[in-house]
Order: sequence, then structure tokens, then C-alpha cells
Amino acid sequence: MRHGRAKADYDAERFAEEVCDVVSRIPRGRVISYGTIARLLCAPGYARRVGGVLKSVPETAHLPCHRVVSAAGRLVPGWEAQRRLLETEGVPFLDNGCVDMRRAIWEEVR
DNA sequence: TTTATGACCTGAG
DNA sequence: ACTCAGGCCATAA
Repeated sequence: MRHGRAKADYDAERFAEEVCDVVSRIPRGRVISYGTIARLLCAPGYARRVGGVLKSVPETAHLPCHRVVSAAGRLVPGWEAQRRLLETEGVPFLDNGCVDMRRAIWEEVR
């Protein structure tokens, strides 16, 4: 999904690989949003697709999917264990139950 | 082909 | 601070 790829060139398989690659590099204790991942892959507008990819990622992949949250810091609906996993890593939460994005967001380095 | 469906996002109110 | 509508886009039905 390198720079400015047109919709017609979209390749689900490749997109999924690139998403997983980014997720695998999220540091412990930090989080990133679906939309940010999409932008990192030069595919703005594909935030929903990022979620779709993660949904189908098998446990055996051992990816830190719990570190991906919405731009507002909301957790995955229905995934009860996510909060505990994040708290274990020291991810800060707000009173409203969302991740404190201002402190926990991961800005890709380099 | 058309409609419905999300692990989404942003701007308004 | 919180909800909502409108926009988003590949997939499944």
C-alpha cells in the first residue's frame, strides 16, 4: 500500500500483511489507532479495513492486537480481556473507561 | 446488482 | 464531555 495507491490497486492480502507488520512493532505500554495505522500505510480512509484485518488475525500470530484502539481511545467492543492486558503494561486510562490517548499514543519513530 | 455491516473518523451540536 | 450524522470502503448476503 505504498504512497497514494489507487483504490483499484487495493490488495487485501498485502494490506493485511502491512497492517500486521505495523502492529508487531507497537511498543509495550503504548497504543495506536486504526486510522493512524491506515495513514502510516498511505491508505487514509481505510481505518475500517484495518479493524477488519485485526478481527481475522489468529491467536497463533502472537500480535499485540490489544494495543490497537479507536482514535478516541475506545476499546474493542466485546473483548473483555483487553483492558486488563493494557493495564498490565501500564497503559493509562481515563474515568470514562477510554485509554488516555494523550499519554499512551505511539508515534512511529524513524 | 443492491443492501447491509462493521475492532472507524471527524466535525457539529 | 458526549452523542450523532455523514462519510468512509471492502465484504458478505
